[in-house]
Order: sequence, then C-alpha cells, then structure tokens
Amino acid sequence: MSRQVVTRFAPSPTGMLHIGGVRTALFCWLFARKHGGRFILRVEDTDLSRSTDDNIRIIEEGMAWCGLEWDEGPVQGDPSQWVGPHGPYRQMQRMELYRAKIQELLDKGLAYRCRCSRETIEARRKTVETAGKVFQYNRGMDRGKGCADAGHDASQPAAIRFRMPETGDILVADLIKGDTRFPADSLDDWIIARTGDGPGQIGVPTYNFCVVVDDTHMEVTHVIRGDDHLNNTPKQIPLFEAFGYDLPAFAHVPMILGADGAKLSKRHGATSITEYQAMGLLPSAVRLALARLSWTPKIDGRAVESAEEELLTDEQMIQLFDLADCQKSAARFDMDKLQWINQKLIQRSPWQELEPHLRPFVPELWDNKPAAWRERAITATQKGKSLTDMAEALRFAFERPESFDEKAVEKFLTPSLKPALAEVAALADYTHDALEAAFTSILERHGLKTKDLAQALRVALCGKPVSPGIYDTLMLVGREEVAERLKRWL
RNA sequence: GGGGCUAUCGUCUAGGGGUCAGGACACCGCCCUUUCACGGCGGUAACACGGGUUCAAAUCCCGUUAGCCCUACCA
Repeated sequence: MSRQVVTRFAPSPTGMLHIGGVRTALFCWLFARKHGGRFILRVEDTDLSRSTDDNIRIIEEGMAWCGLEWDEGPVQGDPSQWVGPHGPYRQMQRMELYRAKIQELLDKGLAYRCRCSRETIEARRKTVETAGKVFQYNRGMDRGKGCADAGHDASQPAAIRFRMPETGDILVADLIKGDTRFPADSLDDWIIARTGDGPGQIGVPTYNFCVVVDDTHMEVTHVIRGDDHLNNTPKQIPLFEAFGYDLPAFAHVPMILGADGAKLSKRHGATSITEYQAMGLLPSAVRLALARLSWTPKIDGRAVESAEEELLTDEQMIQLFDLADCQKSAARFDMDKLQWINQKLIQRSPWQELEPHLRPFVPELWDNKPAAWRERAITATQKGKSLTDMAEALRFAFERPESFDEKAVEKFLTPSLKPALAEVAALADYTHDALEAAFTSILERHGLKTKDLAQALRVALCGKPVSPGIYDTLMLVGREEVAERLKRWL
C-alpha cells in the first residue's frame, strides 16, 4: 500500500516569482493532481537578507494568478496563518524542529562542531590548490586538519558539519535523468548549520539540511525540482539515511533557457510571472506553454501530432502528465509559441470567461456597458494575440480618435463619400441586420463598394483604417456617438 | 581544477539499429476577404564532430567539442 502522493514547491522569496520556478511548480501541481495527491507550498526563507513578508506575498500572488492552488502552505496574505497538518510552512518558523534534529545528529556522532574560521579554511584551501589538488574539507591533503579530529576549544561558537561517507558511489535514482552516480570522494563534510550566536548554540541551518527534514516531516513522496539541484541530491541522501528516513522519489526537471540558449535572465525580457500577466496572457496559456517545455504529452503512446492536439485543457494535461515523457535537456523559452497558444485559447474561450481577464486592461467605463455590448466587444476582438491587443483594438469604443491617419483620410474620406456618410449618420436602427440592409441600399444608390464606405467610416470613427467588422464598429461606438463623430466630415 | 547533466529543422519535439527522419510554432508563398486579423492550402528547413560495433547507426559504445549545474557558514 503506497502512500498518498505529496509534492511540494519550495521557492525562496527573492523578490519575484521566476518563470522557471513556475514551471517547476506546475510539474509538481500536475503530478499531484494526476495522482489525486496533495501539493504543498513551502517558503525557503532561511536566507535572512532576502526574505521579507512582501517577497513572500509576491510568490503567493503569482502562484494564485497562475491557478496553481496549493493544498498545504501559507494562507495568502497572512504571515501568521497556514493550512495543512505539517505547518508552519515558512522555514524560519520551523527552527525548533531543525535544532532538535541537528542535536540528534550531534548526539549520535553523525555531525560535529566545526570551529575552523573562514580565514583558516581559506589558507588551507590555498595550500592544497597551489599543490594542484582539489580542496575538500577534511579530505585528501586536508585530512586530519578538520575539526572532526582536532578537538578545538568547545567554548567557542561553531558551525556544524555533517559526516559524509568517504568511499563508494552515491546513487540518485532520478525519474527524469535516470540513475546517476556520484563518487563519494568527490564530496566532503558540508555545513548543516551556520555558526551559532554563542558557545554550544546551533545557528540557522542551511538549505540542504532543511529540505531533508521538511520533505520528510511534510511526508513529501516526490521531490520534483529544477535540475540545478541534481548535484545537491547526493549530499542530501546520506542525511536521509543518517536519520533513518525513507527516501522520496526524485525528479529533476531541466532548466528553461532564454532564446539565445543562455540562462533565462533579465536581459531576455520577462522573467517574472507578473510581467507575463501584464502582457495580457491568459494564465491557462502560460500553464500550457510552460508545461510543453520539456514535456511531450503522449496520447495512447503517441506524441501530440496536430495544432488541435497541442491545445490541451488543464484536465487533459493532468490526465496525460507523466514524468517519463519529460526531456532530460534544457529547453529554450519560445515567446512565439506562448503567444500562439494565448491567441488560440482566447479564440476558443466563451466571452464570459474572457471578461474577468480582459477587465484590467480596459477603461472603467467597461462596467457601465450592458452585457450585450460587452459580449459584442469581446467577440469582435477575440482574434487578438493577447488581452492587451484586444483592449487596444477596442479603444475607439471608449474614446474619440486623438488624431487622424492623414494618408487614410486622403485615400478614403473623399468628398464624393459625404452624401453616403450623411445617410449613415442618420441611421436609426442599430441592429446588425438593419445596418446590413441599410448599407446595401446606400451602396447601391451611390454606386459604391462596401470597401469604400467601410474604410471611410473606419477613418472617420476611429482615426485609422483598421477596426473590427464595420457593423460591429458602428454598434460599439453607438448610434448617437456615430452621428457625433461623423459631423466633422459632412 | 574536480564532479554531474545535456546535445535531431531557427524554436519545442517524435523517432531508441533498416523511416523519403514525422509533427507543432516561427518564416515564406498561394487562396479567402469591407480594413487588420482569423481561416484554408502548400513550401523551405535538422540528426554537433571523430572513432568504433554491425550487412546496416540519428538510434549502441568510446572519445572530442560546446552549453549548463554543483563545487558558499546562498537557495
């Protein structure tokens, strides 16, 4: 009988939620949902210099916007509260546990106090490296010089090191990377707790220690994280063993690179999830695009094979998700594909579903419009690549043009069109069918083509020769306002 | 320097001994069209390099190169 699946996303609050982190979180979320398990959000704030409530809030908001709801973790916006049986979910609030576990290792002789100053270690490192060897604490040329053997003055504050195995290989059985072996003699006794405040004190524990304790105490069954942590795993495994803990399953997902193949950073443009939000992307599109980096969904053992199949719903993603279908190599982030997915999802969303997402991008006036108008506004612009495109395409409906495209005026607003425009200005019935009928009649009487009138109207009404379908354009501007905007051209 | 991971069209990828090396995005062309778009149809384009193993290698093995990660009292 296997335990319920539990995954976790454990970001450190550095000031933004990185898109790469979101992708890792997404994999954790998909995996938990697929197996009917739980998904934990845990905040790794042991780096005191960077962690603030504000930074934690940024993570919570980013996750929430992405639709990656967590079953256990902090309560959004309230630092004092959490949901779930294994809280608190902020590491700085879990110090008692860590200190007890460190004391346990100390008592068992599996860890020891290290009083080597940074200066001493640097000096020793230098000696070893000038001899052309690799420096490892208390290993190789440094053997016998570490505190494990030295019996330093116990009255001094100390850091704490974990006694690592010295021979053999440490095996990481990774669900994505496969079996990976690390020679034990390439590692050394690493620090699990920083120097404490006074003699006998235990300082703030380090990342690699907290993860092991937390993952176990939070009953995490599957550690799914970025592959920058693959090299940390052989440090952590002996620690699990020292505690007598069961090993979770590990899955290290490849990194996301910028378009040029370098690590995704500021200069590639958007790295923070809030920037994607501001670009007018749907959270569902971000989820799909991110999921498809390094993951190929297989339907009946066959990779997706058409544009239609590419456009998976969340339900389909959850159903299809499998770590075995994940790539081992890093993927470059493709903004074009994200935008294509966004466009497709915008196109196929019912207008009511789109409205709350579009709302932040349009003027306040939006709320005063009747439902029929809002529906028309959305359906008339639903071919845009983004919500910002839609909002831009709807500007004419909220405000009069500030300026008029001179070339377009010259080309389309010819004097001969005035009588036809005057007739349009006088139209009373603003239903689609009535407008169409009226246009047919006007066109016929004036010997014009649809294009002539439509373009002239677009320029007169919107200032430029681009707008939604001409009847939609008229209806969105509204009868009285059309008459008003047409006056100056008659 | 040491250890680890990775390598198929521009990008995401399928393919795991015999394929005209398949698809999606992007790009280009044609069609549709009241503008911009949407849509439809078609096209260009790839196995990093060098050795093996084999009748046969993108596929298996070794090496090289390149990129990334770890090598902190950061996470």
